[in-house]
Amino acid sequence: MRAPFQRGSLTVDSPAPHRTRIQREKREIILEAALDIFSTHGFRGSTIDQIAEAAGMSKPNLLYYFRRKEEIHAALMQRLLDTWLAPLRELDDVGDPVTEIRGYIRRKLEMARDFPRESRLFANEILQGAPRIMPMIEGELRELVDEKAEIIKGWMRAGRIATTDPRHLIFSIWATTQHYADFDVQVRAVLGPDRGGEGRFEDAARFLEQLFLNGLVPRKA
Amino acid sequence: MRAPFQRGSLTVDSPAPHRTRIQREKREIILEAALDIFSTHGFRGSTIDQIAEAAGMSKPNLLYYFRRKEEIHAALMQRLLDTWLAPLRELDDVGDPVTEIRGYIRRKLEMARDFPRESRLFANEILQGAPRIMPMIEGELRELVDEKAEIIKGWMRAGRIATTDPRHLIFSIWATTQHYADFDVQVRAVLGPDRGGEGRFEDAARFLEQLFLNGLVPRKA
DNA sequence: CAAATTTTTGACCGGATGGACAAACGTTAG
DNA sequence: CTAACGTTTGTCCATCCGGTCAAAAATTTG
Repeated sequence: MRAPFQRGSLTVDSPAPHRTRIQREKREIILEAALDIFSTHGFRGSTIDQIAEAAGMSKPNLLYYFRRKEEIHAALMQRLLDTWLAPLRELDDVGDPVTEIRGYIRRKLEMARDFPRESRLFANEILQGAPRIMPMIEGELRELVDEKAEIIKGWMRAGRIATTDPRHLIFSIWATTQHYADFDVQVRAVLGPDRGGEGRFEDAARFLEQLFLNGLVPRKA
Repeated sequence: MRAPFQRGSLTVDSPAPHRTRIQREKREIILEAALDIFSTHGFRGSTIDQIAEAAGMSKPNLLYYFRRKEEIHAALMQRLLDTWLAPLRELDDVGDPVTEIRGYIRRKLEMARDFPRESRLFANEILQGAPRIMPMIEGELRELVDEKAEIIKGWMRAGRIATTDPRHLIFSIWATTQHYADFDVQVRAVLGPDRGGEGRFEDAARFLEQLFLNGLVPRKA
């Protein structure tokens, strides 16, 4: 029987499809393999055959679990965005603003370190004009940023951090942290074998804290 | 006669090939079209047919000027890197460090504004592991960064700017400025129609200057 | 002008790729 | 055990894509 359980899309929730144990396991294996492939070759640069091989199954078998290439990608993106926005969701207006922002930077940098494939998958998608996830960018993402920008603005009005553009602040945190995942080869090549080892994330963390809190102009004691 | 003039590679200089006027013009048109296509679809996601159509010629005609797809891409990358590194090359240790760094940020941001396709082309290449330009990253780019990192270190030792990691400083400037080209769709979507207009680059410039010079913790007057 | 050379094009090729399908194989519930 | 259902595979197909080729058209040169 042809598997009739794939009805989901990125924007519409479908009733929970009935899935056997094998289906759940195999879909997981496929998504894991697809993350590897898509994140390094992009959508068009990846082939179903590659993903199937990485998942240890035949192409028709893979196509039994996901009927089209785009369905794999969509499933990946859907799952990705929750993980991706989690660090920003945690940004809270109870507690010290500086601690909150420092914590957000740290969490984002940890994500770049621990989930570089996810970061690159996302970057690939945006770079090419976000053809498959535009609705989520304009919806969920934008609303979350609006909400958090308000919190940051509150801190600025209260004089607890310097007054500046909260949205561009968020962009700069995204940019600097994701850089260590997306441009990893370049970072490692430039740092060289000695500086570019595993310690580079701690160096980055120290640098970014200094940058975001105090900038480059020395403070007078 | 088959055009025998493409012998160049990314790492080896070949003797200046003889080119007719038509060859120079058409190659220019092709590279312009290819920049459009490659920068939005990536290397594998772009087809020779697409580029040929964008350049207003037939596929075999295009292949008369560039014998393979990779040759177009290589020509583009070769030209790109000079432009790309120019702003950093200008960073000089005569003059005020703060002015120099501010100038570098401004120049990089202007490049993101005026040459977004070049930025995306570069990002695409690095994202996928820099398969075609690794030698340049490990060579020319790394050496330039080493050289400029020394200059910055000198400023730090002299107490003229805060002491921190000069290479990560360069990364953060790259990341924050290129973000406005590479993630442009996201930036515009998040800022919305009002904030996301042409003024967004001035807003970004103001924000980045504040960030890099003073950070977020308010200075005591 | 005519010969030589450069440019352009239509037709074609082989391999890769996304996807369909039916038949074979496994598993499980009655 | 066996019927029903879920899973896997080999084979096949149409399309796309990078690239070739020979010949026509245009341009340059003597």
